[in-house]
Amino acid sequence: MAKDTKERILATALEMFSRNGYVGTNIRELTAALGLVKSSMYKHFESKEAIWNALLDEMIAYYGVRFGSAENLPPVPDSLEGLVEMTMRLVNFTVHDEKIVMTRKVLAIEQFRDERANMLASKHFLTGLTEMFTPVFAGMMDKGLIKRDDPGMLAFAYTAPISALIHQCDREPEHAEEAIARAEAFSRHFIKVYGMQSA
Amino acid sequence: MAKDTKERILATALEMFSRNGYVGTNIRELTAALGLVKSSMYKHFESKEAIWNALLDEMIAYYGVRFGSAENLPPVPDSLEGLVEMTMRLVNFTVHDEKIVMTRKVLAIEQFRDERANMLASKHFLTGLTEMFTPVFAGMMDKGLIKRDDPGMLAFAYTAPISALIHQCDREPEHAEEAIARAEAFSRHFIKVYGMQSA
DNA sequence: ATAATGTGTGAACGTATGGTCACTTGTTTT
DNA sequence: AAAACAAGTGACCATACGTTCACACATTAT
Repeated sequence: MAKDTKERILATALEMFSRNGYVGTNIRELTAALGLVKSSMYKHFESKEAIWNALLDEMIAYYGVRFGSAENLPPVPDSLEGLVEMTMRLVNFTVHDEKIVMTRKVLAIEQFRDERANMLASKHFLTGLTEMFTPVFAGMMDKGLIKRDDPGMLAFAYTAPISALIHQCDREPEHAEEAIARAEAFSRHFIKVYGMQSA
Repeated sequence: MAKDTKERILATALEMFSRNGYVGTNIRELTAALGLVKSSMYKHFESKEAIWNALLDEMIAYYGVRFGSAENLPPVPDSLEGLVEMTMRLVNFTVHDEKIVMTRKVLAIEQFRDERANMLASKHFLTGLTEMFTPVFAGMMDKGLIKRDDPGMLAFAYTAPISALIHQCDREPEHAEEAIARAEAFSRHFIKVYGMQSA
């Protein structure tokens, strides 16, 4: 077929790995889903593990772009309501973007078997969001929107519950809207507690 | 051997499933770890899946005892410091009890492949701790230790970050003490924010 | 035009896996 | 003592899996 077969293999692998894990996925099914025969895969990857490694390379690169680069640091909101809006935009995006959802699932499944998955899981599930919001809260303190405090601690207290609800969406997509509503309720609770009454 | 072979199979299965997942575990290895030969397993379980189901039954029963029964509801602390102490006791226990650690790992790995694992994962990772702490916070409000607010929301805001740090211990046991210290720091931050200044 | 390269195929391979079965041995029941 | 049962064994089976390879057929390079 076309030259994009390699990418299609990766896309299908991500999908299958996120459902059945690495060991639970076999190359017959994977290639059959692309209208190919299993031996064809070996024209694009030298082994099943090579697919896995390429997939992780992709995840790491993508994570670097989304969370690591300075351009993608979210702007500091001008109001407490702005924080809620920004948060909900981010939650809605991360919960509905299929590729990101599948990435989180794969990391959850493989985090104890693969070192790089373990590292990425820590970032996705804990440090990523926190580091993203630390400068946001620092900025909001400078603007007098939020009581002065340790911005890293605030970011952690804010993002960990949000992250837990994002996970819940991955687990029960049929109740995603409910979890998203809880995220918004939590965000509003948070600004009520930490926000300056003047804002 | 003895009559406890069935339980030893379950214990070893939990250990192997928590490392390599259900599909990644094979009966040869499992029985060999017990000094048996694979066919012996079938004297105790009718299939590999039967082990999995028995293990889940056990997990569900144990969860019911630990989180579901009224006797195990934690007492309402008499001081803010008491909340920190109670929390750290719970964190230390749940992080160092090998069986509970392995249970969480298995649930993380299998949550997208097995319905019951999915349900249990939701409880272990989200609702369990929250429901445990909701009456605690309600009681602390009654005692005038904490500002009156929605106890369920407070419990969620309190337990989600703690839960995230427990996960981090599962992922990187070599940095467990650091994560536990962060849990304590968060707990103190929390009582500073939500506690009555008089307490 | 020809060679080289990239992409896909089908058959075959060695191995690992879950599962079965007839058999042995030790313990319990009768 | 005999029968019944529980627990463990080794040989065997069918299947599924990752991988290899000789081959076919385009497209591209020379």
